[in-house]
Amino acid sequence: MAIPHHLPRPAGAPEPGGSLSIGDLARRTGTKATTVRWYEEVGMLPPAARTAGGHRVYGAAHLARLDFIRHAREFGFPLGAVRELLDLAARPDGASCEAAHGIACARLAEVEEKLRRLEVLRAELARMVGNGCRGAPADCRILHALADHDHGHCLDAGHAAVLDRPAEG
Amino acid sequence: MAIPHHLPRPAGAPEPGGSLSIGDLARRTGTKATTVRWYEEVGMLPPAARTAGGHRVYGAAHLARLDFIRHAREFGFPLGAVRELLDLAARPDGASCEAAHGIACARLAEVEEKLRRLEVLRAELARMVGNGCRGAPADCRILHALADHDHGHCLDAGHAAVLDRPAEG
DNA sequence: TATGGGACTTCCAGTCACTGGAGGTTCAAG
DNA sequence: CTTGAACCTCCAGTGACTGGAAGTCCCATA
Repeated sequence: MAIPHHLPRPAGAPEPGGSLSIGDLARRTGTKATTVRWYEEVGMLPPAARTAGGHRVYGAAHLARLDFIRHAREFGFPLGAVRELLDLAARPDGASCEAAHGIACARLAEVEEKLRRLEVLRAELARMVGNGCRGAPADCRILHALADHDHGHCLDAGHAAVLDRPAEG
Repeated sequence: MAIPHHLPRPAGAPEPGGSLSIGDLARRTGTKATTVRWYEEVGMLPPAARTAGGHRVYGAAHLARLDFIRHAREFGFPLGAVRELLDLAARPDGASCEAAHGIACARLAEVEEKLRRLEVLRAELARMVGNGCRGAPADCRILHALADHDHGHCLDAGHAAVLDRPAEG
């Protein structure tokens, strides 16, 4: 499969492979039209050609590029990394492959770290929830666990780090 | 341990348990001063008393409340849930305990779901990274895997859902 | 008492990756 | 020609902060 480059066709030139409205493109890629417009605004997608009335028109190149973007996003790559990967895909030299490998490895390491933290967190939450409580909140183990960090309620202080990277996939 | 309530003391009244500057409070709770101010702004913390010069002054009640907030955040409860938990902790009736249990259970379910998704994602990323590639990007397996969703590169389409809840702990 | 510098103040903008609404225009089917 | 769905732009909001600018205050030392 041809990996899409990011150069826009001259506005108005017909796209090989049929023309799509923004809604068509959105449907085919599992994206919302608003998101497609936003991708154009921030330069992830080249500006679309327009109809006489101003509606955006897309072709096969946009479709492929947007597929790539969405797929990379599903893997949790941030948009900056997706941009890099797209640039690498567009360059015909061999070094790009190693760079892509590095980006993917970094992502894998992140995911593994996240998994480790979430597992600790799950254990603590399960313990908290498992300890049934009854009566007034003064005796509630859940509320106590949240109020006291230092009284033996926590298995591990490591859960603290779970919020390190708030935007996570 | 007394669970903190959210009513501010009258401005200027001395706090039992010593007075803290915003920096002291931040240091003791592992928060940034900017975050403490922001918590006040959005109503998570009652307004602090002030010195004649306008500096914020905190006491034991603020410290306990902020500890509770930070601890709950470490568990990944969103601020809305933290607010609910604080309200529950402040109410002396027994029903609040069940409500707290419900909130914690919901969080546990989220974490477990997230773990499931991340495990699928890890497997796919590992496969992608493990398949070494050499030469031009046209042959790079990583870039191919991202470009082609439908050509057998994916173990599971489920990784798509990993981005469902972007703010995650 | 003066002074220096670190801690504090407010206000505002930015982060990330979108999402949603208002208010108006265009397109395609009937 | 009419209808109504889809499209357009612009702007604001999300969550949970973070950072900078420009100015003020506090306190320990000299």
